[in-house]
Amino acid sequence: MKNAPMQIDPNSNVDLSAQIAQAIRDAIMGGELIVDERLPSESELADHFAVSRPTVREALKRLAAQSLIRTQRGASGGAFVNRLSYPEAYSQHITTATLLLSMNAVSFETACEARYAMERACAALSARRRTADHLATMRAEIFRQQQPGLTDEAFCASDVAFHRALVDGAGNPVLSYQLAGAVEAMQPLMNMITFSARSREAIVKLHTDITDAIEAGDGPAASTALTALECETLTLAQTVFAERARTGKR
Amino acid sequence: MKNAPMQIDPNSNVDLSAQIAQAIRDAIMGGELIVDERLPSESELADHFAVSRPTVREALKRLAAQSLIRTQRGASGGAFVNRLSYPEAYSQHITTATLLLSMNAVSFETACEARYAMERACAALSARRRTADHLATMRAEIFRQQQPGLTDEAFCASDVAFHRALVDGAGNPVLSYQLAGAVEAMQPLMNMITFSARSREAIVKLHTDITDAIEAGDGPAASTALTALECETLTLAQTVFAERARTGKR
DNA sequence: CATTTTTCATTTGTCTGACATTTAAAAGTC
DNA sequence: GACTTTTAAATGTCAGACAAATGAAAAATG
Repeated sequence: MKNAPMQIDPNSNVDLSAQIAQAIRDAIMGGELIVDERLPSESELADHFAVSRPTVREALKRLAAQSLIRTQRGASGGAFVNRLSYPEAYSQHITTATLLLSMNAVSFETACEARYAMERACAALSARRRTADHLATMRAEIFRQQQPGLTDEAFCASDVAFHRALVDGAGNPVLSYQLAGAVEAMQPLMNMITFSARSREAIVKLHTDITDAIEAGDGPAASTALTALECETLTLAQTVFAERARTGKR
Repeated sequence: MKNAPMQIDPNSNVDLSAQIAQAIRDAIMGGELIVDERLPSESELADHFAVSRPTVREALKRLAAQSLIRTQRGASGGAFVNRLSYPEAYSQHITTATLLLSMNAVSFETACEARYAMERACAALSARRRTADHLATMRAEIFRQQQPGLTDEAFCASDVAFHRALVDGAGNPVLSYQLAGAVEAMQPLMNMITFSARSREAIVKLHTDITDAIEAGDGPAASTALTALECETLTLAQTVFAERARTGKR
């Protein structure tokens, strides 16, 4: 906090709490405030920015919503710069990705293409690095997907678990994080799909192809199978959309 | 808002404002509140949740920080469900990605690997879809990178512009969005690198290879060149880290 | 003296009530 | 009818207060 004036402009037409939040956000991202460092108390911040405590609190809540700070009550409590954890980052990412999709700013086709493009990238790494555990999970999910009487939801959940194992096999948490957002965002739409016996068969076949390729360390083959799966997914989804369009919205 | 009770638990040890924010967030993401729909006024929300207006306001600021709502003053003003725009989503993503990197939750190597894996995925699409504009931008940036007397910062900025054109060539905004986060997050570290004449030459050579491959519609060749560029970047960055480690932190 | 209990100051969480500012619509005026 | 003024509603901001949690110092206790 030494070299951080953190000034705001009271005459701006922007909310004071937004300005204060931005000033503190800049200080955190610029390195002036380091992880676990305690911010001044709300009263002190109010004095510093020449605003009231509720205004400071609104600013702090904005930062808390972004997981930039955490607060603690009591003596020696206060607001502390938060070390962003993976679960927190996941949550943020999924919220954003889901909204981008659901608000139609992104078409299903575009999201699907992006997802499978990234998954193919993971597959190449996964073919080299996957452990026996990842392979075992993938095989187990394929087995589950073949059970007769499986509900569509359970099939879908197993599908997600399969892809998760595939992606995690790459051993890169950043890629897992990116994919988690893409997969989660598509989940509501995927859950609307009715998986016929024939389409399940096709999917299981492709999952097997992918797993075989990963096991053999053959990245290109895994990519090819993923592309086929992308086509299958897109076709199924478009059927659902057509149905929705005919029977009216929702 | 019809079928949305949106109740909270006053006896929970969680902040009331956090609970209220979550309740409204769920309503938005669950589709009970649609885009551009107006939320009840702060006073009405306060009555509904049986809390005071400042508490409601803190909740609304949390949602505003995530771009879930926007507020408008005056008569017929209020809080409205916000249609998440790309710039807003970008901003959120970049903030999260930058913090994950800067707080050392992610190593540079991991971030670099993820970035280039995704870029290779883009390259395959870009080879099929890039317009003449994208190619022209890439060539122009390569030309700029060859100018003698170019500062490291300018070289770095041109590098970013080159990669941006490459990624945008894929014509998939979701991929562009994902990559923007990865590239922006690495930017602070990239800016610390000193690009020697020899390393610039190597990079320009690889950029040319990539562009040639994209122009020829040869995705695999572009991928190969990108892998070589990844190695180059990693080597350069590691040199910087070693320097930093020897001369002490920062 | 060591240990436990109590007190106390600090800080966030919440409430009440008020006023300022912005904004669109209603009312009034020419 | 077109323009101006008024008004009501909503967010933005402030001031002060109390509640609740919490750690540390002070006091009591063995």
